[in-house]
Formats: sequence, structure tokens, C-alpha cells
Amino acid sequence: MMKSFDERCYILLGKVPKGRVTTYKELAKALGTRAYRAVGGAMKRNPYAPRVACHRVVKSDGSLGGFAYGAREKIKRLRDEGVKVRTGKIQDFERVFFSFGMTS
DNA sequence: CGGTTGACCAAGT
DNA sequence: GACTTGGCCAACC
Repeated sequence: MMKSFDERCYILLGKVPKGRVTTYKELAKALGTRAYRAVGGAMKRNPYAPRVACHRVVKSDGSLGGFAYGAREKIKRLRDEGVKVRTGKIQDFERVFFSFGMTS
């Protein structure tokens, strides 16, 4: 049974621990593709709104990117998880960044 | 089934 | 540092 690309994004995203963030690019790469945009699209569609921690996904530059519920809400939630945000940018981005490639 | 769209990315201006 | 351009790939109409 072949899950949609979208569903895989949600599953993978579910592996991101609280207080950490990942990027659309890293997600796509972990999925074995380069469809960064499709990943973002999955978040936007986000049928599992509260189930999926879409607010933990940011752009590669460390900027927040977009958010279906509004950027303001995204910042609020990230801060609540311990991620500091400044003018729409993640502070200590590399510190809170979660990579899927860190095996063993 | 073909074309458009997009919560992106990287490089150039 | 902000804006523009080309490119990538899957979902949607």
C-alpha cells in the first residue's frame, strides 16, 4: 500500500522531537526526493491539523516560512516549545535543528 | 492526462 | 540586506 507523499511527510515530521525544528528541504531529502515545495504543500493541506506538528517545519534559511493558521500563531507555538524566534527568524537555528540523517 | 500551483531553495542582481 | 530569476517535484484541477 503506497501512502501519499503527503502522509509520509506527516509521519516523518512526527519524528521531530518537541523543542526542535526541521526544514522542508531536510524533510524532502529524508523522503528521498527534492520536492521541498510538495512538502510545504502537504503542510498547507494539513488535514491532520492538530496531530501534525507542522509548526516545527521552517525554511532552510532559518526563517519561519508560512503557516496556515498565521505566522503569528506559529511563532507563539515555537516559543512555547522553547524555540526562540526573532523577527520571523529562528534564533540558534542550528542548535534546535533536527536532522534525520544522524543515524547511530 | 496536461498544465498550473506552491507554507521552497540557491544563486544572482 | 531585500528583491528577482530559474529550477525542482508532487498534488490538484
